[in-house]
Amino acid sequence: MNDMTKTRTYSISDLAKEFDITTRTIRFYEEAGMLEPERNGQTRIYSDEDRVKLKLILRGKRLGFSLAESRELIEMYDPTSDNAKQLHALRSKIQQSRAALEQQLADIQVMQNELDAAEERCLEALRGLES
Amino acid sequence: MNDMTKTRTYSISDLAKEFDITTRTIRFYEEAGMLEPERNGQTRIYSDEDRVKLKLILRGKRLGFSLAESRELIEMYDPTSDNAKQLHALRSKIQQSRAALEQQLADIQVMQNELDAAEERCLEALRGLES
DNA sequence: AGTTACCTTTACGTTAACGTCAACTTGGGC
DNA sequence: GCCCAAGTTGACGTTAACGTAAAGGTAACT
Repeated sequence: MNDMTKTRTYSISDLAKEFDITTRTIRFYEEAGMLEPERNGQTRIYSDEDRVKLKLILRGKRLGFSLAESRELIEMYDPTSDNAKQLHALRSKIQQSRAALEQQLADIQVMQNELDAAEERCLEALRGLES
Repeated sequence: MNDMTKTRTYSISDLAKEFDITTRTIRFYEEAGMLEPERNGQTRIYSDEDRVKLKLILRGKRLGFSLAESRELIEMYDPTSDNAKQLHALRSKIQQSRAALEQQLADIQVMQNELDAAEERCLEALRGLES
């Protein structure tokens, strides 16, 4: 395992294009303390790790999480903690997240069923039209 | 099937308590055109149908939908349309919603895996602590 | 008649999550 | 040496989704 750990870098617009967001958004996430890219002079240089964090944030967004919630998810990502109390707190957060996801899963399944029913009614109405 | 269609009614605070939201929120949804309760003088009287709509809105919220999106979901709920073009448009919206839900499902599954991994690392760190 | 408990409308305030300038700097191509 | 594209830091604007406070109506106790 010699250091092949894919140490690419990205410019801010690289990431903006890849994820179809604006550079302003990326800087905003940094202001919010969710990213800390390196700098080359003034210019921000993003690592693969930064990119993964961005991905996490955006996935969180798709699921309706706030940035604060996504930040917690990111913190779960690497338990840098050396303190048992914090690690236990982390576990309980993980449990909470799991529960929230279960709720979402249930909601989605109900919605899918309702969409099925809605389409059925829709088709029914269409059949009623061709007099 | 004599009219046993559960025609209960609710006050605004009934619903607020049941769903743990404020009355302001419910009135706001009305302003947004998503609810149109009956009135007894000034006072709003909510039907079971209104209650169902509220449920839809709140489920949408849990899934991160905007009110505009939830309103569309509500409209899918009863195809009052008598126009084929609109019915086809409705179907395509239903398809879109389905696709969005599929995306969410995928996101959730990825997240669940990541939570599993995060907990594993957490437990690992804890094991490392008991010297 | 007075108080309590809900209900109402009107209207301004707030927070999150960016959008949108404006005014720079900086490295590369002609 | 000039220009252009891409980067930067402020700083103010905007939208959604409510919160909150003011001022008042109404029905039911006591």
